[in-house]
Amino acid sequence: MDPRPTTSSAEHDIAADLVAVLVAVTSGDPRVLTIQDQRALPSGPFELAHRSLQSGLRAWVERQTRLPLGYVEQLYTFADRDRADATGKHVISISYLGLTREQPALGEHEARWRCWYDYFPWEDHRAGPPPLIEQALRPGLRAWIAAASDRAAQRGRRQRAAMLFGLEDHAWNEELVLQRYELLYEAKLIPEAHRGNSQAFELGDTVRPAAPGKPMMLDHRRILATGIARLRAKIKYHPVVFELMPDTFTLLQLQRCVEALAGRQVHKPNFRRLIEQQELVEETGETSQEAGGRPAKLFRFRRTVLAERAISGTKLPISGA
Amino acid sequence: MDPRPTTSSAEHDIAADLVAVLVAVTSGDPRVLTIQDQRALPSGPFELAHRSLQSGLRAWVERQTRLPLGYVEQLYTFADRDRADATGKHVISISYLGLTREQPALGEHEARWRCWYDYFPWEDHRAGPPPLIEQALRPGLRAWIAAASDRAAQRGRRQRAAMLFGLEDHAWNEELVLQRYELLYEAKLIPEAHRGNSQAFELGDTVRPAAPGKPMMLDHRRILATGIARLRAKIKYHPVVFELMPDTFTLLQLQRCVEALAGRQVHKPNFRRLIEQQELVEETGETSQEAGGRPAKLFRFRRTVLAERAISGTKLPISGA
DNA sequence: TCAAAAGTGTTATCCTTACACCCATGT
DNA sequence: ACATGGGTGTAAGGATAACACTTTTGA
Repeated sequence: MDPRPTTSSAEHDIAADLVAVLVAVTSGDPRVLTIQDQRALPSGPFELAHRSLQSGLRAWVERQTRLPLGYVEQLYTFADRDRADATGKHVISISYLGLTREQPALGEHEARWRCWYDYFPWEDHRAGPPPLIEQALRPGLRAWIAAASDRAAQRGRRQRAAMLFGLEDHAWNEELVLQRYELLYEAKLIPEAHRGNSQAFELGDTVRPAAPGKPMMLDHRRILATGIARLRAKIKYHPVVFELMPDTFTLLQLQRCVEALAGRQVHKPNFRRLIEQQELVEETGETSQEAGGRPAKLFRFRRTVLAERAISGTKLPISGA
Repeated sequence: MDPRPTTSSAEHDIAADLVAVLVAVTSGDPRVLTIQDQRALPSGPFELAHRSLQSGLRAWVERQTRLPLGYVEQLYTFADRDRADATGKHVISISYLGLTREQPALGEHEARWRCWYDYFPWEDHRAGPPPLIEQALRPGLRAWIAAASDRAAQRGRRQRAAMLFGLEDHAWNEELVLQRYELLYEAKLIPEAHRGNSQAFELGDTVRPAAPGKPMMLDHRRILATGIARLRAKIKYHPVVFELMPDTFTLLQLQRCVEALAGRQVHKPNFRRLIEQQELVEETGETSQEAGGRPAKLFRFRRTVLAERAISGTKLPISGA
């Protein structure tokens, strides 16, 4: 180990960029802010003026987009060799997840909100498993499985694909967004896998038909997958959904928002009980008549729960008293 | 937003360091590898030769320490202004958590394993809440609460302290390691909070008696807190404990390892059922006689579960079929 | 009247937690 | 005998998932 932990020791020039996964849910669709013909996530330089990475990102996004950023969380830091730019400088990308409510005009550059299932069509199971898994993904997966070196490796690949994509009696697990993307990448079913100085490609690996879904620049689709996965996991034990909701909302609107993020249908009666039982919301006294049908009570998020409780998942048989 | 996401855009020199939280559990104590008179975590420069950050860290640790690194996970990236070094260069620290089995000689530099509760004595609740919380922490917390500007702020501080430290009928939550450290830091009960160009200190904020626990250089104690928190959360839904165990072990040894990490006692009969029911282990057929008492069956981790299942926490009322 | 959405009641099942108890070995 | 650790049985309580049903509005 290097015994001088305080010394700055990089011999080469390094640049740091911030990359943002900005999420909103509008009319039942999960959306992400994109630039560059919707092929890139917004990013910017890390500036020394900022007190910290997080506050830097927050200030920068709020200045550029006028979006009130309710919640910000660091996702992951990437520094793969491919990211070296033309000048040979090494680029480190520090990615963040940010939640916001709806999209005002913004209009800067060519920023656009886009449904995230345009990039990951296999992730939307709100109306059951999408047929494109069977039709468009499965043949490519089969080819990848068959291309393994021996029987044992083939079994491993088949099992992994089945577990991740909910095949052969495996239940669908919506949290495994990143693992699914990485499998498709590894199987060369993602156009991004053929770019750059990919060794496997140079060695003459088979080119299989691309999976559906819009590609993005560099590894931005991987970063987006990381953000979706993090958010899908987080909504289960932390009340972050409310950062995406207007001040008042009906329980069905809340449910639709959760469904948009999770990519799955939720059981209405049980969802309502779960929310009310946890005392996450309080009635405003008003009702809404927006959808056809009986008027729905409007609710408001009880912000105090953030102070009252630290929600976390117990799973160990802790010895009481 | 900057519309040029690929451009390297940092105007100033930036250096990147890797910082490692290397954990082992030996004879019932959770240990972390330290250097510099046990006041720093091992760290090293990020080198361009490495294919990725993760593989770079793995190679570097395995070369330097000869430790087999079973599991590696990125923790967090820090870039606070205080981290600028003497030359004005900005340092970004990318921290990693690594799990290993026991400590061979190693002997490089002055690396030493040290129990992590030496740095966070208030985190060890294996024998119930440690008295030092009442004796050493509570007075300082009270002073911090009283120093708030108004009644409402005082109530907020009291509630936060009570929730985090398990006071006033709040149950202890072992996962909130980082939040507790940050509260103590904010309350200036941590020596590290008085170093560097701390504005609050320069403005003449009250200096309160330091909390017990060995300090570390820079923000290494915060990084360690991040690692402990991540590990305590992770053992509940992912079988990472086994990375810290020898090849064969008794269920009590496994339990002691979990208790060391979680800092809490675990209920023995239920723990055994939990482990066996999840089919995480299989009998070797051998028994162990190490502890006094009836010989215990030896078990081995079933590595195949990693492929079979993706363990994750469901908490949404998902609509079936 | 029907469709659409808002809600309520109830039950079967599983998981968590706790308590009580017996087993096998060394001193 | 007894201390120490290994190991089993079982029951209460709560959370989850599923099913069936009533209510209130607009078209």
